[in-house]
Amino acid sequence: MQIHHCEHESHKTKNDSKVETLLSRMRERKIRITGPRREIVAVLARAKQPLSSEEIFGLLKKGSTDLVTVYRSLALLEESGVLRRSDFGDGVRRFEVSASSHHHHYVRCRSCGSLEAIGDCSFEQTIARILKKKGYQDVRHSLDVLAICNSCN
Amino acid sequence: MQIHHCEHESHKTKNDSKVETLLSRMRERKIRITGPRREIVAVLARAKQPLSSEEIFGLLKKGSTDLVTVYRSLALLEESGVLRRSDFGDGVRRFEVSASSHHHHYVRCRSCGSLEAIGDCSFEQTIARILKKKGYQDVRHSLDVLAICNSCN
DNA sequence: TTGTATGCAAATGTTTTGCAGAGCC
DNA sequence: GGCTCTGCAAAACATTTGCATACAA
Repeated sequence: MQIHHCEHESHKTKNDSKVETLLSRMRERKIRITGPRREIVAVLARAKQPLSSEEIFGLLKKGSTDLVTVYRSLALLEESGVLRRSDFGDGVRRFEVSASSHHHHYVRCRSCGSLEAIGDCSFEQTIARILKKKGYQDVRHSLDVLAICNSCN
Repeated sequence: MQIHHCEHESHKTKNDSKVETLLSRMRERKIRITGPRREIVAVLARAKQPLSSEEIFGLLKKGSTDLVTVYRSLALLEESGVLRRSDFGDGVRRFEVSASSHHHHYVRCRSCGSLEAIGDCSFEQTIARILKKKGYQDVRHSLDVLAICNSCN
């Protein structure tokens, strides 16, 4: 029981510091810190996978924020590089905190929709390097994988 | 997007044979060959880059086919692997003929929307291999890159 | 205080669905 | 002939925009 409580506590702390990191990244980029934005990044800091606007909205305190504000906040945070977007071709945009050094991608099951992370991405070392040499600026990418997972097969 | 019309016989022949390949691939997969589908694959056989439903519709003979039919045909052909889909996060799905052995991806300019092909894809040799080992079936992917191109910079 | 962010309502744009008639195999 | 495909209309869906008010810096 006590251990359980401790673990819980440490997770909470870890999330708090993740949120703090995000907020200071926002300050750096001159993005105003507002109530809704604070809540949104808190939800994303806790998330284990990319979330859609609707999903994020559903995880916010009822009545605290509008769905439109979620859309606007996500767009802003993505533009400024605080978040990154995944797109699995189902017409829904999902967002996650963008890790600065490395990041991973996901396989999405076409049948049940489950997500599983794929190992680190080699994109930066390969394609992005070539494109930058060609004169492209601000190169970003999304690699999205669809398949049929073990249990749906 | 600029479309060059070429009078050379060899190009016409080349396109015709590309269409034939596509049609026989459809027959193999028991997909019925209808007027609209024939026209749609002909447009895609000629295309130099992925096209959206709307763009394909615009290239069809006026009045010959409905936009809804274009959507349905593309969905069917993508599901069966005859076409592949690109998604640049702008809310529009684009399709191109899926090459069996190798294929390439595109950089899209966030500012002017221009597309440029990236070299061959190493996905099959790397990530897909790992996923298949893990038990995933029918692994497909899309890698979409956004950047600011030389002339827009 | 000043410019930016928010909430609400309504619009937009793409893609999907229902259904009766037409067309492929 | 049977079953699928098509066209038209209308719906569904995610996302965006306009504008008056509320709020962060």
